[in-house]
Amino acid sequence: MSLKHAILILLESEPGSGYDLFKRFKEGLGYFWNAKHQQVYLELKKLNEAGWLEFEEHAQETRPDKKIYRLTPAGHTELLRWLGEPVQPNKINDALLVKLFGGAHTSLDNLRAEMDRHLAVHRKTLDSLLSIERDYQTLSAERRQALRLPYLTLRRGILGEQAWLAWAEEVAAELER
Amino acid sequence: MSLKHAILILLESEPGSGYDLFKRFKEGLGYFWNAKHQQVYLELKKLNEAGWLEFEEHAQETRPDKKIYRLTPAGHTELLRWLGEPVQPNKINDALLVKLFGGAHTSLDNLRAEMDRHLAVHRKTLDSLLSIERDYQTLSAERRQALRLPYLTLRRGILGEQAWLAWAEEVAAELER
DNA sequence: TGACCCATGTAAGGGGTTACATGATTTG
DNA sequence: CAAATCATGTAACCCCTTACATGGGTCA
Repeated sequence: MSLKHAILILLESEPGSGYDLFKRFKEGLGYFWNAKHQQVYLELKKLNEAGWLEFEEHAQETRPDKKIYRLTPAGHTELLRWLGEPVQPNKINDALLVKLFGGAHTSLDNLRAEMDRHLAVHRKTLDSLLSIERDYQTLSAERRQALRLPYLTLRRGILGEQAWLAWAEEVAAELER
Repeated sequence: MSLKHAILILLESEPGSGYDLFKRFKEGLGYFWNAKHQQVYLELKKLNEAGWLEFEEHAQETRPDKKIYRLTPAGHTELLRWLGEPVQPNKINDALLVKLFGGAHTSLDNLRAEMDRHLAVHRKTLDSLLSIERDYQTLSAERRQALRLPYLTLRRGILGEQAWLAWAEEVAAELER
């Protein structure tokens, strides 16, 4: 899909190592794109072989050496090409819904316990997104202007989680009946 | 993930062929689980080899022959086992958000056009979900009771799409500025 | 006449997860 | 003293997509 292009975008705004990127995925884009470190390293290797990235080795004393990756001109061209091309609407594969759909074959207690587990995760996610939003709102007008597009992706996360939680209330009410 | 178990659930409520299942995926579960016909046929083969499904060949005159699959006792046991086990919360990988996140490198017109394309898809999805909901509401009380869990998954689709559309309005407003 | 439905598959390749592998430093 | 962080990878496996392959029947 577009892990490749997510990496190009991150490195375009700031060069970094695989480990850096992995952390940025966990923090910045984590709420709409997930990546394991193994996959990040693999993609970096492939992107380098494709000529879209180059790297410099940085020796470190107390830490393992780092490779700092940055875009090549070809990488920059590729990024622009991808941005100009339509992206496929997301397909949804949600195992929780599969389970609910077939829930007649199990107990209500089991379904309630499952919902509770997911509820805890979604509440925590929403809290963390709201806290990022509060931070954003304290930034200067220029910083907010510079981050306005990433901020829209944050809003997507917030509205999405709120909708999930509203749905969970409907489910809880129905499972009580 | 759980295509396997989605198939077990569908066949548990009614035996059918690969083609039947493929259609049921497009209609019934389509808004939360997608599958291509190739993958359905492949999974059926694997589930049969694992001993969870058995099939009978039905010869047809004007149409190609069908294999009608149904659960074996081992398949039923496996389904119950899976339903009793926690499912992983969904991870989200949304290419549209990647594009928006990196949208500073492209034009506003391009972003608006992209949003419009997605808007059309989401509006159409919501319409079709709402029409399924209206059909549900005209059913008898017993039918509605029997379908109450699948109905909850439909509600998830509706609330999710409405949240998406509300977000799209925020994006449109921001891109106009 | 061309598009869509019925009906089933194989093959190649891409994308992702899990397990394995190493090893020093910092924090609680 | 244990867990987390820093730092980079390989290998096996699973899941999914795309392309290819076949061929009759129905509908506009």
